[in-house]
Amino acid sequence: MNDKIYTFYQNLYKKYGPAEKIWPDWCKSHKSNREREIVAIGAIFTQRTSWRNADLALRNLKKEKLLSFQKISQLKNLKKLTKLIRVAGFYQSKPKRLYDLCSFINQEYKNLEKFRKIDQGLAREKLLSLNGIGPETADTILLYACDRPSFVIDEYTKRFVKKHRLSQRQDYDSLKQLFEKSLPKSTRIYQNFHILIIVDQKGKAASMMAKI
DNA sequence: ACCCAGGTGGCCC
DNA sequence: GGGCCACATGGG
Repeated sequence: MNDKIYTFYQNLYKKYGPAEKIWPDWCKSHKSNREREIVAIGAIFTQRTSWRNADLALRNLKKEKLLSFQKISQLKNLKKLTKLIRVAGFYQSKPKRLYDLCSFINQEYKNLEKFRKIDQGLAREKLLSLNGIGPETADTILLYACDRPSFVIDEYTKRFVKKHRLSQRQDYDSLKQLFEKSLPKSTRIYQNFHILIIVDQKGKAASMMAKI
């Protein structure tokens, strides 16, 4: 274990507290299948997009009773979906990404509750095989929608590593391994640390999918 | 008129 | 592996 990284974690935790207080919807330990699906959908919306706009897209889906994998996978075309989630940007790609994810889970595993129980390595491979889901989105879905211990590397994490000179290498897999071997293998700790890094840089907590 | 926001995939070397 | 670029929207 890399004591330095674990110490950073402990200090941030002392300063800001548990992530469940900061992002309750994403970090609550008891999630319904519906809540898991909302988190996964949000993970796609937030790709290169502000949380505010991603949240607006979620609300638009909710208004139309489309906030579920099953409902989305039953759509006959992407027209309505495209209109509703336009605010999340990339309107020529995100609707298809979302539809493909929902259809895949719905057909192969029925729902996220089933999918989240399969082998973690296999689950990650399956997510990565979908077009438009790269390592960060896959790990976000695993960590927050499936509550599996898969550390997320995002821009904030990379800045954190640079700032504190924690690694020579900057590629995704190296950083992911660095964090995972430096911390106890724990979903709660991975969620906490990831969010604490963000909060520490932004100076405040952004909210997402509040009251959904 | 810029610049940025939880990225991804294609292409190039 | 790393650098560059397109992709789209909305706020500051």
